[in-house]
Amino acid sequence: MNRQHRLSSILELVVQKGNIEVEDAAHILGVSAATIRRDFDVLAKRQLLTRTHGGAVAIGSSLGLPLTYKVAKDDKVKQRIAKVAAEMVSRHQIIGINGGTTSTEVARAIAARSEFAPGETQEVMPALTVVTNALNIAAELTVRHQIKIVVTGGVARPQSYELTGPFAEEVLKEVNIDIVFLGVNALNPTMGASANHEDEAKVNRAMALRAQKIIVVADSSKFSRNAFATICPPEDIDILITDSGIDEKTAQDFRALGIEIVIA
Amino acid sequence: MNRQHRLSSILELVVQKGNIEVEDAAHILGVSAATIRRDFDVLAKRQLLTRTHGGAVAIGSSLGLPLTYKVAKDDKVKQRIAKVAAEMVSRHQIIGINGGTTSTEVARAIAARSEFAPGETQEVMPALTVVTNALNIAAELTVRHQIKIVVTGGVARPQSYELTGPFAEEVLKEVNIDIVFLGVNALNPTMGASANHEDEAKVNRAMALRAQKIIVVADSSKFSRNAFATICPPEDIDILITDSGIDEKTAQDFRALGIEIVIA
DNA sequence: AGTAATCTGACCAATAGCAATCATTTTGAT
DNA sequence: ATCAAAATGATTGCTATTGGTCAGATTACT
Repeated sequence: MNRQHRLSSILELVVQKGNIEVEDAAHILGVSAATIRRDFDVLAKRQLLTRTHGGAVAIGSSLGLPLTYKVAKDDKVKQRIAKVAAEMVSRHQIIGINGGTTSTEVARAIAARSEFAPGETQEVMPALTVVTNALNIAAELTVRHQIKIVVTGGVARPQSYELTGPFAEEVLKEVNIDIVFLGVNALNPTMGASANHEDEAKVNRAMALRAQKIIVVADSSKFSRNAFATICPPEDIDILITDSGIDEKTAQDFRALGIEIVIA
Repeated sequence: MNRQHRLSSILELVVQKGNIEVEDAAHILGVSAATIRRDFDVLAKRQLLTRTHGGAVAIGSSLGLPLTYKVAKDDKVKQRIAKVAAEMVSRHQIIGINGGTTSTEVARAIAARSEFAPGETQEVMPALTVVTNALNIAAELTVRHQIKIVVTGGVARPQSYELTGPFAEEVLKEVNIDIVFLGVNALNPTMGASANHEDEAKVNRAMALRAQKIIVVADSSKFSRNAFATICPPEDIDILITDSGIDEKTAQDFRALGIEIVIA
């Protein structure tokens, strides 16, 4: 019984019974109360349940609400980048997010922002609109009622969970996006942003073209890579959020192209 | 037992059980834990699974819907209906599936059909094309490489995971479907098939209109219910798959409308 | 409001899992 | 048969996870 088992089991218990106490969960799962509290905190941070004194309750009262929990190893660097990205979003904006691990972290960080959490009074307008071509992001954000999720259509790619093809592009032609967060496979000052697959690159480009502002989220390993298909030239990028691993020369080159660099 | 074989075995285990621990895998496959970790890394790099601390999880379950899974899993009736539905599908057809618990079971049953499993040689054509407006179905089937998944765009509804709205309808106008499996909230001989929400009804209708053959999957509890918005009139339906709970009078009424009734 | 009981978060120690490295074995090509 | 490359298993420091404890905060009860 490892951690991801436990987290899933906790969610299952909470969904089934509506609420659960720390002691009960500890007993059922055969771990200490301290561990259960830590687990609750993790799930609460992702807004998959709500902490109470002595336990936790399911989020949203409606039963049968589908919940998802992504179990994966934490990537601190990507999470820091994602957090900074999420802070650039303000209420009522329309946000575009493409597929990929970094983008997924951005989506999560945005969902976790407390300002966007549902308040006491149910609002009529969604606090945020998210347009995405990534199935996993859509599935994960759909349970957050405060966010309106618009999914591009398209053909699903098993490797990345991205929707691609003409259907996706047609839908994207009809939306206007304030900020797009682009996760990329590679990024450098001469070639710009690129992806491993031409279909993905094409859809990502279509999304980027609809956005007022393009923010690329990329850890520094992406600068020394090369990917097959170009998403957009470097001068189209407004902001690059990365980690401190970027070397000074690369940073200078990006700045010379008018890109603002933010170190997370 | 060479490496390739081992990698496939690991994948099979992971897909089967949803997750696996390093120690267990090492024991089952008769190699050291170090080797298993290396294998996990290779598979993770290819995005065929996701690493966790102490093990690995299927990439599908990493965006996992194990909870909704369980809820529907207990429902033997729906599973029997779904199995019968899946047997009506043949190779290379284009299948439409809408959202809902019964439809989800149909999707699962189709994916489980061994004839559609990937053969020794990689085929160029997908064995099957599935068009769906349900996020959970799309996410679940995307890991099956032998099935091409086409997702309609649209706005995600948290209650049902269905995509609705004009984007969905536009995409549906451009596809041609051989068989559509419709899960419904209510069904009776006078009103036809109906859904709880008008947006869902509209998209479901759009999908049904694109199909050569309309098959409704509904357990017998649906006949005594009434739902708000009409999907399609009863005469449009070709086949109804249900359980033995249907009473003779209702069955007669459906048959009088030219609907073939299959008891699962 | 006051008090007792409980819960919490933080800290530390112990354990388990990890990446990196190296030596040995296996595989594959000439 | 010989050599090179790849795969495997073991070892080693290192990190992540877990359990226990305790002072302070929170809640329930009077």
